[in-house]
Amino acid sequence: MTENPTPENQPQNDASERMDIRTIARLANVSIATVSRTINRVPTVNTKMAKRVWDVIEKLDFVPNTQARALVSGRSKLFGLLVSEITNPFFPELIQGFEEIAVENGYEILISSTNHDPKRMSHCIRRMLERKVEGVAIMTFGIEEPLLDQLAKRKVPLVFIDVGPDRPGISVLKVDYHHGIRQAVQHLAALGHRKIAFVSGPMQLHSAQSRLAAYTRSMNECGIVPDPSWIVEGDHTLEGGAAAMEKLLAQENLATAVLCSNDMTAIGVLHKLYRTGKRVPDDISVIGFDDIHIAEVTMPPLTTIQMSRFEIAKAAFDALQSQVESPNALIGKREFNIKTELIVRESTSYPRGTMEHLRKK
Amino acid sequence: MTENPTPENQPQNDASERMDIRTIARLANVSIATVSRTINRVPTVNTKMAKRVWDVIEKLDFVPNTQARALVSGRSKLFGLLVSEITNPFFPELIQGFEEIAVENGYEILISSTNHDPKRMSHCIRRMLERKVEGVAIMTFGIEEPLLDQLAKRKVPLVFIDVGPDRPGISVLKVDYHHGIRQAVQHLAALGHRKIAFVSGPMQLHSAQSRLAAYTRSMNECGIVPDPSWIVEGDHTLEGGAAAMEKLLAQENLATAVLCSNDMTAIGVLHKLYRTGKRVPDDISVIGFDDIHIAEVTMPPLTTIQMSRFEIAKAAFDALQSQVESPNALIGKREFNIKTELIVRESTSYPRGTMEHLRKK
DNA sequence: CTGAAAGCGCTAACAA
DNA sequence: TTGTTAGCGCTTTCAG
Repeated sequence: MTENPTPENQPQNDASERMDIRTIARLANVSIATVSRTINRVPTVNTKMAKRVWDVIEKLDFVPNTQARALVSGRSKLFGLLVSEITNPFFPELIQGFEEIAVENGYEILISSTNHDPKRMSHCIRRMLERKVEGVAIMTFGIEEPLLDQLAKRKVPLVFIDVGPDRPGISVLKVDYHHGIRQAVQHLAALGHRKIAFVSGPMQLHSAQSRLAAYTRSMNECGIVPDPSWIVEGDHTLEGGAAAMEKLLAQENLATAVLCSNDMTAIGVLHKLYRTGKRVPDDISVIGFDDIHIAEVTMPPLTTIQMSRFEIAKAAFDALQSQVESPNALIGKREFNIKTELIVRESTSYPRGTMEHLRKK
Repeated sequence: MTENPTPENQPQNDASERMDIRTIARLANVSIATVSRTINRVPTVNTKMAKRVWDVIEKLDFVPNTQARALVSGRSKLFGLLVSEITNPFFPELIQGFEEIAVENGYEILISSTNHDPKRMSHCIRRMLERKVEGVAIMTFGIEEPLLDQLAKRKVPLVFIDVGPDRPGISVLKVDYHHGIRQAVQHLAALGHRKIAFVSGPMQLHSAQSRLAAYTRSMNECGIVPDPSWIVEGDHTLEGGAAAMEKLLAQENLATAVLCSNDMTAIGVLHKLYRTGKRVPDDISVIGFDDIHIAEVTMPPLTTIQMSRFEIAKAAFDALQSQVESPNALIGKREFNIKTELIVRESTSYPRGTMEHLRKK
């Protein structure tokens, strides 16, 4: 005999019943307003009633509907987070920090990876607007002005990394590229390098320009005028790094060290060098930028300039939060400075043919 | 004279006015229902009216409020995506694929990284429930049963990778670990290896057990009984891989090849080997699992077992979508099989002391 | 301190 | 085909 389980013999909790604040109110013998207050921990609620409410909520395993809450309160408790390349390990590390802080503060985040595609970026922003994000962190190191307007026009608080317009409601995290890059150049110069190449990021990115400028300035500070052939444009990817190194290798005036705009580039450079049979750091030194986790285990471990993801995530969140919570724009006008710092590992050494006596066998 | 810009001399678009469907309706001289229909592209709307509506929408740059839509329609158009470690490059690659497909299909995604912490996981699920996700993809390669119940009880469609209960509304992406792992073992065996070690993932993960089982089985197929000392537990991280290799190195019966449960582990293994002065693949061969992007540029480039992130993302999304769109549970009962495939690069070769004549200098 | 009632912005019957 | 109306689940005045 086929025994069809009928709706009747279901477990006690009748899940079929629609569950909302009203159900809770009825079962706890209070008004829906009281339930709402209880859930929102309004302090004036009578302890006894609150307990009654909580009991019912727990028993029914009730979960309030954020959408309804957001709709009536006007607070979505959502932040957008725009990154350029989620597959570049720098960003997941940043996302992790941002998410953690956001969640701690009762926010959810909508993540989008633009992959440098303006069309995608535009769609992302649109979707964020539809979801009524309360702010967005634009961690793309560069942005198309028109897209920004979409957000700014609606007075959505924004935080940029590195570059962004100076308007009320818009915060900018200023990265001190020069500090770390100068340390890197000086480290190299102290080792005896003069011919220091630079693999930049995509030059349409403001950050790429800033990093390049910091390099040039740092070189000058050491009394070196960089040969233009030492500067080659990469794109922040493994492949870009490898291609850049290939170009560098074809150069007449071969550099003895190469400073890279990010770690992925540096890893690409390392790989190309490996492919060409050059040894790092014996034949050539290389320095990265970011200090992503795997930089510790490249071969050799990468000397790099650290830029703290956590610090960035924290600053970005704080900027957004203060804009949102304080209607007063001035309070939000804090300065956010991100430091960079050289981490010396093993991809840098004396230039070939010098200091042989000092070199570790 | 200080000229304070008064509200009056603002641009034509009076942004101060609250903008909703009603505003559009008024300006387009139609009812709000028509506006709603127009936006939702209901085909019965008169073309003329539709145009009028669109014109106003465009002129005012109106963006509908998803929350309100979701509230009334009962469709949040949100999927949750739970990963275990966003900083493991495998996951960003998966997220990217999932996001892309989701967006194409009008869904947004809520991403959470659990970091293997059950408490975090519980919170994530709770938050997803509050946001009324229509489904969640649990890409953690293992899950605490109780948490799952929270979701299942509410009949939220779920898709698991690799392991999950066989219940209606729950799809499982079956990964064929054995195929790729057998290829790897056979590749090694063909090269002359007999002592093949295995660095597993965290053994509480089902996937770790499956991979280990596939290894054992594949070894047996080659007529090899694995020495228990060849099997050591890792944790899918760089550090875990390094630690595992260290243990392996201390073993009496030293393996000549090591198969790793994922690429991060393999990179850790590579690094430890490098630190101990062993050469890969001359002294020891290593194989990874996942084929993350950087596996191409390790030194040497990593032989690894590919598991397509895109394929997984696609299958996961499809599973969820079909559960959601078709009330009929049976239609959703498709089988999802994920293949794995060996990619031979340069981290594998003959065991030391054999085939010297064949070895590339 | 608690409850009743008025919406938040939108969709979906149902009428017209 | 278009408009009217009743809510979706919740917060928030405003009385009591």
